[in-house]
Amino acid sequence: MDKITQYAGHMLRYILLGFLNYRPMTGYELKTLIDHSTGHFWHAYHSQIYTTLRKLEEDGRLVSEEEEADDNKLNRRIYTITSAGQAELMQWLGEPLQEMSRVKEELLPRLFFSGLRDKAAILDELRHHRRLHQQKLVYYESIEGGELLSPQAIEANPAIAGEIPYWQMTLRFGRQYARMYLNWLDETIASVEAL
Amino acid sequence: MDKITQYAGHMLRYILLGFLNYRPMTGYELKTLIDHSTGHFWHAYHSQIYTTLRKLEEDGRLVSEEEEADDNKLNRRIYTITSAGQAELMQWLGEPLQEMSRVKEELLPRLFFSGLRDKAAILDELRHHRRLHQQKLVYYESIEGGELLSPQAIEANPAIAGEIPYWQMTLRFGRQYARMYLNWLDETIASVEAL
DNA sequence: GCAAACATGTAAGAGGTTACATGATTAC
DNA sequence: GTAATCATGTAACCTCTTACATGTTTGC
Repeated sequence: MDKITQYAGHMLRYILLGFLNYRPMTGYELKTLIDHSTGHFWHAYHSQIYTTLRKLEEDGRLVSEEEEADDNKLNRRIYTITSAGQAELMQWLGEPLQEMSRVKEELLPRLFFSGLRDKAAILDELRHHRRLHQQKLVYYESIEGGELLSPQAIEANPAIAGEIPYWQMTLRFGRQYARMYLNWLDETIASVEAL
Repeated sequence: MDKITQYAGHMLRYILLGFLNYRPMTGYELKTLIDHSTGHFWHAYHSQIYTTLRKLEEDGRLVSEEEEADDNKLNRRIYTITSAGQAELMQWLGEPLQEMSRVKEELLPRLFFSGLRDKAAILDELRHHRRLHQQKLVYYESIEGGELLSPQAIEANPAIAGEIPYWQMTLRFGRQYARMYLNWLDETIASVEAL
């Protein structure tokens, strides 16, 4: 079994393995699922997903692929995790993450160099981002965290039920991040107004 | 004047222009300054800084460079922002950022797929990250936000004094992010223990 | 003398972003 | 019919990360 190699991260590969470990899926389904879950803290484009699935298949046989050749013309490729893929996923989960991720927030370097700017323009920008984060918070508050897979899918694979609390913990991160950001924006808007 | 082109971001270019707008500096000084300020929310390697400075000089003459050829053998290159560079910086600051940045946090996809893991191992990892964020918070709380440039540098260029409140707002973001993260980790550790 | 900090680069490879490209199926 | 959604891919280009590479100056 080929190890996935040493380059830092390979996060997308493990996310794909993680979802395929729930059930076989197409790249499109994976994209949709990611967009509604892990994508909030690790985004991926469809162009990455399709190429990474091929890599998982070709260099390591961590997934297997089956073209749905029935009677239709829609060439859906259904990917299934292999036992090598499951072993790889478990190994990754077993090796603790040593370092914290770096924050990368475009608004902050802009604010950092804002001494030269028109205060009204800064405030407009901050208020615009306040609306964006408010929307995101409303979205996070509108979901419960367990609706990712259908009740049937969960019933069919009882192991998934044990995953739901962990999905909810990551959702709580999203909510708390949005609240912190809103809070910071409110304070920051007040600070700029007071300058 | 060449526009910096359309590719999303170019953040490092503007960060370099922003600092060079305070005073002329070498790449090494820029690296040190970034590491203690904007690097907390937009990191850059020295390999990027040196190559990006060259690009700023070569395709747009946004900075000018002068090799310190005095009597020493240390070839320090001192970069100075040009008026084209200042115009570019101001144009960037004038165009509001429309979209929010995406969160990218490695710990979260790991937690998301942690239903399969040993609870003790999850808790070890969470507690390790609690320590990391605690350290970061202590660091953020140990600085005031105004010590970035020397008092002489600030006195020599009074415009810089107006920047300090903005530096402090970004520092407050760092503190609030670290506090939010710690808080979330405490709740999450308790949740995992209770499962 | 030696270690830490100062100082600057190049190259290879991996990952991220945008654009181009195509076609099928479903719901209205 | 037609728009939205389903479905999959490639290419170009840019940024990020790691490793390699070299030499000077300062403080002890």
